[in-house]
Amino acid sequence: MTKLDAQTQGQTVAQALIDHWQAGNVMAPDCPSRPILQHLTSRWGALVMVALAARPHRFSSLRRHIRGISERMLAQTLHELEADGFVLRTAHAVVPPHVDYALTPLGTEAAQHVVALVTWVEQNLSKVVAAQSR
Amino acid sequence: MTKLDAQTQGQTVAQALIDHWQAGNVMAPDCPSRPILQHLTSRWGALVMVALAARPHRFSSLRRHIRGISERMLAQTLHELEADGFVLRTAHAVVPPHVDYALTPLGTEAAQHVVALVTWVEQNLSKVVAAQSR
DNA sequence: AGAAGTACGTACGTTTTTGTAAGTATACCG
DNA sequence: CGGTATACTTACAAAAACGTACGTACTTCT
Repeated sequence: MTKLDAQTQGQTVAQALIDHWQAGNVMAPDCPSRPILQHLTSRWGALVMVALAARPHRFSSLRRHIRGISERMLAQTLHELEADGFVLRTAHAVVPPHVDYALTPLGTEAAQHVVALVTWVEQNLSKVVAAQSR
Repeated sequence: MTKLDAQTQGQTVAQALIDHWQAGNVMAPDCPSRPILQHLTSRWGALVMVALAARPHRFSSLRRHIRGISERMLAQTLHELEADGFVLRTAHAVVPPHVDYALTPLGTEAAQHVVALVTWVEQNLSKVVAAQSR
């Protein structure tokens, strides 16, 4: 079944690709695992996952925690992670606004691996810097 | 000690920051762990680490394996990972050229976490796609 | 009354990333 | 002798990512 066939039949391209491969294969150029991996490992995406792995946060709390991120990038990153089902957004209808962000069960699983990688880098930073040329 | 002080004294900024923090802290905007993490998690960096975690490769072998990567990006990614001490480049002085790329012990450690994350995404792809909104 | 905090969306321009195409030197294959 | 393979590098242009600034609607703090 081609991509076009899938779309014609109202199935998403992503689902058609999964049907074809059974599981993801990041080495394949069109595999839907690639964009998902990028959301998880992007400059800000990884840091948001790490922050939320520690505990739920409000928008402004995340912004203060992840130093250097702009409001625009935080909002965009949160949207992507929410769209992938990693982050749950809970808005309380009050004024001033109050919104909580937390990891979903799926996000918690993914975050464990992100945290492991980030922690490794932090703890082995001196080794890496020592190994760096120049 | 400020950054300027460090440079004046012939010490790298990175080293000064490490001295200051003892270990890395990705949440800090100027922490040298941030660029290193980015090299490991960039669009192509992660895939190169995964490919090399399986076995050493030649340049063209990597290029065929990591489908969709351009020569330019592969070369650049390999340079970054080599500069960080994750990848070892071995050139044989023959013509046509023959160059082997392999992970260093440091790179092998880092790669384990990258592989774990990538594998999780591949294996849970259907769950994520199912959770995705639209 | 004026300032600050809350959670964003949007417009704009800049910076960074990425791809494409071409070039290099040589050897092997048909 | 022409095509293919090897491992790159460089110039150029297109695309994507990113930051800054501003606006919103209302409340609490000063």
